[in-house]
Amino acid sequence: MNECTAETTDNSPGRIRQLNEARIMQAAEQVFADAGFRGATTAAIAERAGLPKANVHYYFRTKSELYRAVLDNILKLWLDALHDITADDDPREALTHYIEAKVELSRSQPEASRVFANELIRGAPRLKRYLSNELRDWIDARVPVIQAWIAQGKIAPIDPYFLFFNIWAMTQTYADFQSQCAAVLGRGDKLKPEDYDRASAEIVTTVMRALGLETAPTGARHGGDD
Amino acid sequence: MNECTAETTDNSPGRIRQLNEARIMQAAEQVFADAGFRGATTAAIAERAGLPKANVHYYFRTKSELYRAVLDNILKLWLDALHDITADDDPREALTHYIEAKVELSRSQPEASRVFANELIRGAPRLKRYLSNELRDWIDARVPVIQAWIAQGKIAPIDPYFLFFNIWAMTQTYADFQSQCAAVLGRGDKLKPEDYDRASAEIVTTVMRALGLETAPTGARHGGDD
DNA sequence: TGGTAACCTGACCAAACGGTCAAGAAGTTT
DNA sequence: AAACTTCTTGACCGTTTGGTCAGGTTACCA
Repeated sequence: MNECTAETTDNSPGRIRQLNEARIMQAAEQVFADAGFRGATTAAIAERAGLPKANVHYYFRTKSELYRAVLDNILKLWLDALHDITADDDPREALTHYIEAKVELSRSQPEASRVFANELIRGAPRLKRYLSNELRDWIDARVPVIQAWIAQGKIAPIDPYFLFFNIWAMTQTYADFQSQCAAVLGRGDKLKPEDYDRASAEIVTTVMRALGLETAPTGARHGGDD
Repeated sequence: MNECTAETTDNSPGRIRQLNEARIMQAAEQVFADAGFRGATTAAIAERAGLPKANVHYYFRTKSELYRAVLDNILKLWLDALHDITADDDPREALTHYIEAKVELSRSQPEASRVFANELIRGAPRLKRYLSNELRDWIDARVPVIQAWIAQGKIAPIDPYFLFFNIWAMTQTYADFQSQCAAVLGRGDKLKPEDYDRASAEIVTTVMRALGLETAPTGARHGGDD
């Protein structure tokens, strides 16, 4: 398939290592998502990667080390995928963009989101530092942007922290709790790609209205066909 | 402390059983919340309950059986705590009440929420039936209520299913991902009781605005004190 | 007061766990 | 093709796991 992402695809010294580490981490991500850290077994990860267990331990000495690598990979992935939000941006455009990108991550990388969710549920023992430093810095830098928008009358007054909490909650629920949404919608196990489009649109509408940026959705204001 | 909840507190035949089962289930809820099903150990549950491991197995033959009991208890708790939503209700009142009750559950029973979240993340292997039957029936009965409100022009048009998904997401994030919110707000490990009040108010505002039921929060419409 | 049912628990077990290791296979460099 | 590094893996080890059980203690009822 598309094994060739970039940089040093063919030979080169660390070729085999690079390939196998990626294979193991991909398998580990799925197993950690399904079972959590303590519930995941190295044997299950090895089997999913199609390798003997001892080989997994050759590349990652301990389960903790592998888990850390998976977590770091997820944080890197998210950082790369999400554009920033600055005071110069148009609120409607910037937040719509942000929400759509987050839902797209829920669709394309649900396992990553579930590993992260698993960690948060347990009190984030291995992410405390990240949450209290990088993430907090990120949001502390974004809060003045929201406040500036409010002061300029561009959006309705709202608590910036809770705005982000709620956006995160809504965008990630379709990855973390996919099973619940799918069951209620009668989809079976997984949501359809279209469901994510609908989720994205509904979250954008909800947030835009909450900020007083009504988009006048389908024409008529209230009431519709029954 | 307040061990005496109700019904048959003093003697009666199944007195000891009732007491110990409750004690074990309470301990189990915490351990399952912290570690997930596979990660939780019967030894840890026993220790938390202050009983020998063998005693736990006297009341609950297997870990699965205990887990099921905890899950059933949670569903019962939620059913009891949440009032219904009917077409006769005023949308603003009914949904405000619903949101506030859900956030109150996140504050008072965070472990229950986290056990449930853990189960959903793993694909809900033991809750599929509940999700596809009871929960789906509940929401399928509520969707016409929302649609009626829309048709009557009482609220702005919105997808009823995704409205509930988003409300669930926002109200539960403060229990399930408490560690994230607390870290970002600089609260340490846990949110303060006031944080939940704020969360509740912000979610209500967000949903009300999304439904065109602006509550005119603090007086001024836009812009505020700098 | 005696009998019966419910409750308690230390000691134990097979299976599964994370992790190690030595010995060999494959790849690379000179 | 020799010398060396990297990779591979079956077999193994100490520990932890969910669960059992026999034999005891306590509570209840006649």
